[in-house]
Amino acid sequence: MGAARESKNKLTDEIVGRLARQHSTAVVLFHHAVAERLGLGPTDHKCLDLLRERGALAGSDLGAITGLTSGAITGVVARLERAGYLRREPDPHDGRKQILHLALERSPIQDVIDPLRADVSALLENFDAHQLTAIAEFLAGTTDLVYRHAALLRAETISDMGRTRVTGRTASK
Amino acid sequence: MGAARESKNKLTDEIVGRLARQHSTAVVLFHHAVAERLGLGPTDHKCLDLLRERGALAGSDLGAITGLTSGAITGVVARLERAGYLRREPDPHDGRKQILHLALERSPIQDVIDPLRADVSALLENFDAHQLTAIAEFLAGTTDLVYRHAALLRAETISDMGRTRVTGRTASK
DNA sequence: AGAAACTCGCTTAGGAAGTAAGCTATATAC
DNA sequence: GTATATAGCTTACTTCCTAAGCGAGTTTCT
Repeated sequence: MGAARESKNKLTDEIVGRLARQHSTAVVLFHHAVAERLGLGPTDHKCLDLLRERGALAGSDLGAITGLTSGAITGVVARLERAGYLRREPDPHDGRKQILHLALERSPIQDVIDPLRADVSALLENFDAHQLTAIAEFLAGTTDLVYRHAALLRAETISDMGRTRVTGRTASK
Repeated sequence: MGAARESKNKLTDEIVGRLARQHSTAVVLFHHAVAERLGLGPTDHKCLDLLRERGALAGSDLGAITGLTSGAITGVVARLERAGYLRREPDPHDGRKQILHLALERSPIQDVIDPLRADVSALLENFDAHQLTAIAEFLAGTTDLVYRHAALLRAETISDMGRTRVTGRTASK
């Protein structure tokens, strides 16, 4: 266990301890700015992103992933539909469900984030294939982990609320 | 310009086109779940993150970075102070300003995100030093870019609002 | 088949938190 | 020394989320 391993540990600590966190803060900020630019709330934008990622979902699925209540989902879908971002279709196999589809091939979001994409592409020029593979695997791996931990956290929060008998956001009220 | 360059381009496209975006969506989701767990709103959590990152800021700085109005900042600071996350001190050089300091060395946020940190650390075990360097540089570089583009976007949005003479969020209303 | 229990999406009432506008106090420029 | 600009607070209003409850459709159990 020599200098190489030590250097690795130092890099790892730097990544998880500072870089990843600063990155997250920036991403959240950007996400909000994009939503504002499009005339959407952050929640609407988040749901639209999920829909684009996962293909077609039912409203209940969207609620399960985001942690939103069914009432909130109704509002999100109504706003996004009215603004032309998505359309609803009844599920042929289940009369209660509404399947949500993206209405636009090329979303207006693309135009908003393209300048950033271009800059990131330029940044990636500096790396070799071996490194790019690492970046791709890092992103895919952390995305998965982050999703799982978010779901876990929400589950804990909900069960805590049951234990402490509070409604709403704050425990002391 | 042979197979190596082609492979690089393919990887780059995959990263900026899909992986980075999925990663962002997951991060936003997680950020919200953490806030909920702590009994904070996403905005409060975001401001707390910024404060931890940048050291000590004035309320006006926080507003400039996040795009929030001064009224909203007043609310954020009041909630975070009441919950014990920060304290305010008058600026000795400017009687109007309030400098915001973190009140806690080890924030409760740490406990909430530590399990994720541990999993990410384990993931990083699979990479060599050369790759870890790339990941670190990628994170640092994109963080910077994302911040700059967020500020740019907000500037555009504000000037657009001036041009089209609308107040509030939606243009058609 | 029929009854009970569950799930989906919508509606309503209420609350949390944002914006916009106006105020006071301090700071700076002319 | 007066005028202008800035920091942060307050107020009125708006938006959007939660909680609770509904009707319609589906699944399960006997």
